[in-house]
Parts: sequence; C-alpha cells; structure tokens
Amino acid sequence: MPETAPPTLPDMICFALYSANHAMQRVYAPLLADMGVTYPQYLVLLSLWQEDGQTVGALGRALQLESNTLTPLLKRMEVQGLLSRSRDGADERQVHIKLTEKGRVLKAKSGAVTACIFDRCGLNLDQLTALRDAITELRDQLRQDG
Amino acid sequence: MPETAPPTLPDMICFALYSANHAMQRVYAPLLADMGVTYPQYLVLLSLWQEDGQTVGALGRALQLESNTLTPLLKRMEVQGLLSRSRDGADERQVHIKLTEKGRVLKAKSGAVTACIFDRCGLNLDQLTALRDAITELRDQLRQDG
DNA sequence: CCAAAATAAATCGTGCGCGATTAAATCGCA
DNA sequence: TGCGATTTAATCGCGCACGATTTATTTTGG
Repeated sequence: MPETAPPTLPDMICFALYSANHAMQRVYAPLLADMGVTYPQYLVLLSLWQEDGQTVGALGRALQLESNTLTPLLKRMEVQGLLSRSRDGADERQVHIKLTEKGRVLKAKSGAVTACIFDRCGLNLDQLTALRDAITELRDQLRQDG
Repeated sequence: MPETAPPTLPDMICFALYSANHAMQRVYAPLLADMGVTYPQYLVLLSLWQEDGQTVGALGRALQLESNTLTPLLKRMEVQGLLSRSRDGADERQVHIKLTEKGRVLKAKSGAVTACIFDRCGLNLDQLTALRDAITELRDQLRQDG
C-alpha cells in the first residue's frame, strides 16, 4: 500500500485550531491581567455570572473540564477572593461555587474586554457567528463517542 | 453608560476555539499514544518530516512557540530517541533538530492518524478546507500588531 | 579592534489540562 | 437494613505554554 505523505502544518485543521486558540489567548491575556485573572479563570467567571452557585460538576460540563483541572483552579480563585467553595448541605459530595462581591463586580469590566476582542477579530457579527457555529459543530462532532 | 451583559460561553468564538481545540486533542491523544508522542510533539514531527534539520527558532516560527516551550519538549523527544539536538558549526547560537531513524519511521504511521481524524470530523474535504481557512484567517488577524 | 547592541537558546516559576487513582457520600436493591 | 455500585471531588504526576530573565554567541558601529 502506498504511503501517503503527511500534510503540512498549515494544511491541517487541527493546527489551525491549535494556533488560533493560542493566538486568541494571547490577545486576551493583557486584557485579563487588568482584572487579575487568567483566561480559564475568566471562562469560569463568565459561567458564574450567568448562573452563580454552580457545582464543580456543573462548571465542568459547561467548560468541558474535569475536577482535576477545576479544583486547583477554583482554589486559586478562592485565594484571590473571587469566589467561595462550600459543600452542599443535602449532598455532601457536591461543592457549590459562589461569587464573592469582588468576583461579581468584575462583571462590569467584561463589556470592554468583549468589545476589544471583537475589534481584534476583524470580522463582522454575521461572519463571526457563522464561524463560531461551524467550529462549535465540529467540536460537538469530535465529542461524539469517545 | 449602560452595562452590556457578558455573552454566554456558547456565544463566544473564543470558547468555541478553546473547546474545539481540546476536543481535537482528545481525539488525537489515543492515536498518538500508539506512536508514543504527545500532540505538540506530533506537531514537531510533522514539521520535521516536512523539513529535517530545522533550528529551534525555525520550529518556533512554524509552530508559533518560543524556546521556553520548545527546548524542554525537544529534550524529552531527544530522550525518547526521536531526534538529536546539535549546535550549528558556523553559528553556535543556533541548535539544529534532526530526526533519528526512529523519528523518521514514525512518518509511516501518520497516514492512518490523518485518515482517522478526517473521519471523526464528519465533514467533506471542501467543508473542512473552508473551515480551516476561515480559522487560519482569524488567527492571522489576531496575530496582527501584538 | 573592541565594546555595545542584537540574536538564539536555555532556565525558572506558575498555571493549566489530563490520565490515573483515591476518598467520601449517596444510591440501589436484594 | 446492609452492602456493593455509583457519583462527586480531590489528589498526584507529568507535559505543555508563557512571562521574565539569563547565558552565550554574533553583529555592529566607533
């Protein structure tokens, strides 16, 4: 059987995703530094601004992360005074994550961050939405099975 | 001035990229485990299969990574016997990365990996190419300036 | 020719991301 | 009721990613 030559990096969608994700995080980093959070921490804040008091498991489903990633991350955010971690009274296995006042007020700064990112993307809203949906569909396809 | 509510995670293109990239790496991981390499190491192999003997700096430009990431990664691959690291004779600052026989023969397995990934994406070649190009364009836009 | 500037890689510390495992609480069901 | 299965977080180890700095080499301008 003939050996197909491997594709070049720029040909591969996996590398497009990989490098675009990193490029995006590099744009976010200085904006989030003003808020004192990292990019994954900002994603947690976004989820909690949407719905406060989520369990670690619920956050994990939202962010697609396991407790082995989230627990240390949330502990760091707790140390920063952004949130609190408390066991559920009825089910002691679960830990609820609640924003502190400090974590809530950061929400006010998110609009400027979002606007800045939007500008840097250099696409109009329709283009951006279409691209987001296509990427999301690919992601969900990749998640299928296991 | 009115405070715009932050978008939800699923609305954000940054989260689409973030989660799709992770989903992609999760699909790759078991395939690459058979080859004994990680996903970033596989990207290095792809670049070296294309052009052997690149310097650390050239690899960094190809992968968009700095020496602080590449040097330890390349050292691990050297320990695995996949490549060698050697200073340039004419310019001792530069280090050339050359594949060993072990690193070269892995190339034969890459075709199966690529085919498997393509299947999992669930898109035809045109769709995949269009999506790749759109993501690449966004990435290059984000790289502009700094 | 030599000192200052520039370049290339390496080093160090921190924070993800995840496979594998563990610990504790709850559930299910005989 | 009791005991094994399941669920939920946490823990541990390792490899990336990167800001900041360091070391070594080369280039340059005087």
